[in-house]
Amino acid sequence: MKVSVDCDIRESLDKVSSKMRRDYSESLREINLYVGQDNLLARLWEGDGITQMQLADHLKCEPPTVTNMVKSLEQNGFIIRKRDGKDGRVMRIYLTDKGKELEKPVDFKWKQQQEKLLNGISPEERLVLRDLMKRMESNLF
Amino acid sequence: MKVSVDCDIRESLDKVSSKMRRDYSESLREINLYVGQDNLLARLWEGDGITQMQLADHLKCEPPTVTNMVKSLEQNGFIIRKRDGKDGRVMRIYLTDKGKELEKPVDFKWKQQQEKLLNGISPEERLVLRDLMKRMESNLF
DNA sequence: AACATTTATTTAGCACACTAATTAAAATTT
DNA sequence: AAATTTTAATTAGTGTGCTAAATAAATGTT
Repeated sequence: MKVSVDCDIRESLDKVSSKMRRDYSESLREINLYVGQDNLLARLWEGDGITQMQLADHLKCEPPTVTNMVKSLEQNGFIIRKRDGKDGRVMRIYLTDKGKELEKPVDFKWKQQQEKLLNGISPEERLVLRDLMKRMESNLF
Repeated sequence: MKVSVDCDIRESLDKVSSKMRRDYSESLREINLYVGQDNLLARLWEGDGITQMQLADHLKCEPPTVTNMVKSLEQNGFIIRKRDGKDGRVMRIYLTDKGKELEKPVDFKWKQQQEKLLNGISPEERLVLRDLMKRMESNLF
């Protein structure tokens, strides 16, 4: 099969993204986190007590995904869920001390992962890349 | 949380890749294929009768993934599996007529997906992008 | 020839996302 | 006030990959 430039990019994107995800997943396992949970925690480090709907919105994922992440994080003692006093439908998510302690190690792993991915790519090139990514993103959404 | 340029790129890559995959998956469902199976078939269109190990190598995936894809493709009548006459361990994969007929529609969907992703990005920019992708790829592998 | 190792494939089970359908509470309409 | 609609969360089940362990055939060693 002839591989055009365009095709190359699509496949390359897929390959880079899935490899990155797998590497990062392995790295996060060292601190008992799964991929996706780091982003959820990052939102809580900005301020906790928000609802699952707000988390789904922020993470651009679906409610069942939040349900599962939150369940896992609670079982591991990183967060607790409390039902809202005024609205009996909503659950509010709070960090435990154990959850708060994860901020530094996650930040480190994030930076480590970024540097691995972008190694040898200059700041100017990174800007170009970010621009292209944003344009592809708007093509899809 | 402060979002650095680097972090932006990592997240954007993830987002673009997963959205692309979902869109493409939906498109492939119209011709009774799942994501990944198109690449397996593409290899067979170049020449069939190869083994599952060769497919795993080519697709850069693990043997169990090939087992599952091949099982599904066989159930849908796109391929048949035949045990090798000389080596009783290996299965050789052959296209059926139904499988051969998929080449054109898959090619069409591929091009459609590429054009959607790269819409508004000039040929020069595509070259830059491809170069950057390749460099990120070599950073990871 | 018997035993051990390697190789190809399969099975079992997990991670992480999704959609569709369900439950339960709140808000709106009549 | 009762009935309907909306909203938040959950459950059930699927897709697409993975790893670890099992099976079964071939090859290598003694």
